[in-house]
Amino acid sequence: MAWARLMRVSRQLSEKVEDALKRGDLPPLAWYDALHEIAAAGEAGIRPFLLIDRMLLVQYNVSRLLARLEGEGLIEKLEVPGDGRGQTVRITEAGRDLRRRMWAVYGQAIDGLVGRKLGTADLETLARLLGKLRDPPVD
Amino acid sequence: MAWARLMRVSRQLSEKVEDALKRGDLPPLAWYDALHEIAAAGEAGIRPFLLIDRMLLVQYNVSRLLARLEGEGLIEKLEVPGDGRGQTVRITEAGRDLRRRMWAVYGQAIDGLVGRKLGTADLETLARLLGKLRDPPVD
DNA sequence: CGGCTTTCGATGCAACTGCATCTATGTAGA
DNA sequence: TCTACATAGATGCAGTTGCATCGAAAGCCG
Repeated sequence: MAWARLMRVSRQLSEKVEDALKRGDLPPLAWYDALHEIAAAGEAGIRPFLLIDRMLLVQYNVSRLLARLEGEGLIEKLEVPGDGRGQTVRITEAGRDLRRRMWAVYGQAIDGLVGRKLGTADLETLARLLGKLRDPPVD
Repeated sequence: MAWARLMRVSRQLSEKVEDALKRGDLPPLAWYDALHEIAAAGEAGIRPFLLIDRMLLVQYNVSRLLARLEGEGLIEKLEVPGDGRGQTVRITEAGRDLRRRMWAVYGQAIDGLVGRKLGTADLETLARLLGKLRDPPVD
């Protein structure tokens, strides 16, 4: 029961968020996640292989997502001084701007879909229970 | 917090289930869901458009999924007496067999990923909270 | 140094998805 | 009946993902 509901609800909710973004002529949620992580790394930027774990994506999807973001001028790729293989990706001003515009839609969608449906205590309980299902678990 | 965790945990878990199925040389989870719904309809079969809502898929994905299942001999398509547009899909013996073999892996994965991580009370609470997020909500 | 293995990231190809549209049948209203 | 619209399902095309593999740069070890 809990399993089935978890699968259905999560799909239903992320679909609604994607729809909201589409209605606002904005790119998919994955772009937001990436811009969020990259923005959090600041001016120093972040190594793509670190994004693999943080975004729960496989290597080739990160590679391609970053290629698209770069193509749109949302991030820039920089050489890494000590390592000729790697690169560092850093958010651009256009990237920060898009992230802000996406958050305006995304944040509001989350609020409507979750924040207004559960009280503070329920939200905390839900987060705690889900934490136990995480790998590694968080208590 | 709850939102982010819901997104991450659900993706992480369904990925693990898909991995388990792959390791067993079994098709993706969506095939199980479809076979499950179709099997539940029994000998009478079920109309594809009913699967759209039940599986949270869009029309063309149902159409193609059913085409694949039929191609593998897991279901059969029957004409509908009173309606020349539509069809009825019914599970075959091969379909029932595959569903059983998938469940052996799937069910065990669910148990390991969820059943053994939360007690009965927690599972019930989780299901209840998720129910409130559903559309339409279930209390 | 010289070969062997590992790590970082990109990519060719096949399968799958999203989007729009199509065909065919059914329904309703003038 | 004839026309307009609605519903069931399929499909062409472009974009995306999965899978395997590649190339290039490090790291390791005799």
